[in-house]
Amino acid sequence: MDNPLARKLSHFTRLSASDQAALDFLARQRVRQVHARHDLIREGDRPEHVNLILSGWACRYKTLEDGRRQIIAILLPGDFCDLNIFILRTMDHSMAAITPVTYAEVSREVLEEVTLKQPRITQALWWDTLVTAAIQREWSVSLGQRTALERVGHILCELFVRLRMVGLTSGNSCEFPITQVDLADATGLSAVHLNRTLQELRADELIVLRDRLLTIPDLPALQVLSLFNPNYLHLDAEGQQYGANEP
Amino acid sequence: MDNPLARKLSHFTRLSASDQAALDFLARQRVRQVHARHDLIREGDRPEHVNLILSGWACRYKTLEDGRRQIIAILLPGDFCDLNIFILRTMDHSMAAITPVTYAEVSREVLEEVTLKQPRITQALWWDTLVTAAIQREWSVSLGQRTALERVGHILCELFVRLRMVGLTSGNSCEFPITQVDLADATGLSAVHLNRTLQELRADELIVLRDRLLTIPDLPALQVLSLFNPNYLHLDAEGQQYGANEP
DNA sequence: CGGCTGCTTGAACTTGTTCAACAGCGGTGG
DNA sequence: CCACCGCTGTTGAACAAGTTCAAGCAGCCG
Repeated sequence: MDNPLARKLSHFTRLSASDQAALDFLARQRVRQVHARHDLIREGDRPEHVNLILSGWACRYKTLEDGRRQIIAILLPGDFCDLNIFILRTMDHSMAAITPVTYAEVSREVLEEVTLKQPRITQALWWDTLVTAAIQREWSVSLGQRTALERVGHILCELFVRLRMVGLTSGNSCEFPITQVDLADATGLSAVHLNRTLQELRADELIVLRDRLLTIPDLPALQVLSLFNPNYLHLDAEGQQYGANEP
Repeated sequence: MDNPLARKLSHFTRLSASDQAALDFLARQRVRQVHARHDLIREGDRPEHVNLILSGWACRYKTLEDGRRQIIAILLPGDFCDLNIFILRTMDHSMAAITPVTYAEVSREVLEEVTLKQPRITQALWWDTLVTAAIQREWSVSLGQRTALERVGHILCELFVRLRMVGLTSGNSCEFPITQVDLADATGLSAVHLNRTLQELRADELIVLRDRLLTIPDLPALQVLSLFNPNYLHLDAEGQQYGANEP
């Protein structure tokens, strides 16, 4: 299974063969590529499709008039942008590729067709939507209450766990292709302080981060330091009751 | 029209008489009351209903182990908690009443019945869900990038505009029944600093806030100071194309 | 009256920012 | 091939924003 969406949703529900096929069908919609640091869509644009990230990292962000930028969310392979986005006339934020990104452009019609035929997928996409909202809330907690050290530790924990969900970790390591400037904009810190905070985590041997490779030798320890409680990711197969009966 | 939900949704789409009746039906579901500062639901609980705020202010919040608390969202009359909440096994955050609150407990079945029969309402509820997500994102921008002064100004603008949508302002004033401690927890500031920031806004004659009554003499000026751009509230009747044809 | 909650003030302190400079690296073009 | 540029990460030092601690005041309710 190389479909990150299917991989992610299977943490919620058991997917039947036809569910799998439908998700593969979604991932085979018009596939597009975008270079690193290019926008997928800009604030003010009218959204036309639902994008599904197939590979690479992207982000949502907003900029203030004077140039301050906040990264609002990080999108990993298997992540969808808002499913019912066409209801809104214009985008209220922008999206950009952090690394080179491939994504599938799913039309409203195709999405409706799939969700009509596969109620389990509809359920699972709802779950995904709710988890996305929960992540957004947790970021508010980080930005509002956590110290720099906790904040950085927290986002590392979150990204690691989310990458593990889609099979993009090996052991306690994962690719980590985001620059310090972007991480700073995501955590609401200055680049200088983010740099020093990473060094503190390194000095405490909680992380190894070099050449775009992150290793977390002792994830539980990092979780404790960061006050990271993964419950908001709702990982514990909560939707098994909706699962397929077929093997 | 005293149904705040109907009032809010009519900013998105034109509602037919039967849509109106359906929304009134929702607001007449089991109506409950809760005292100020009591929880509606706690982190870890299993959500059983969709709650619709009829009067009073409530909030979502999370607390860290050491007592730090972040208010994640403020719910005003007409606000729904997540529509598909039953998909998740447990709450990942708590909700509490800020003032005395009355709310309607809508069962999953009733909600499904209404949305099946009234597709325009389904559309409008989707719009509402997307706006709620946009508000959450904007809070991330505030918490991550805005200064204390901008942050406080911004939340005052937002709450004023949202209250106006549901008819709870008169002229440039509105009831504003939240304590400074709660506002501090919502903006990620200490209560002391929030207090001083409010005083700064008062000294600049951008707000009058006394006895739970807020007046914003010059809203555009406060918006400029706060870098408040209301586009994320998607107020401009974006869903007129879905509107009722009946008068 | 007493106790509680919410608001206010002063002063010391801490955390994180800003500014400025530099090193390493990869790519590009002369 | 080398010089140069731009991007990323790193460092030091001065500075600013916001926090903490501690105290006091006003209004309200029993």
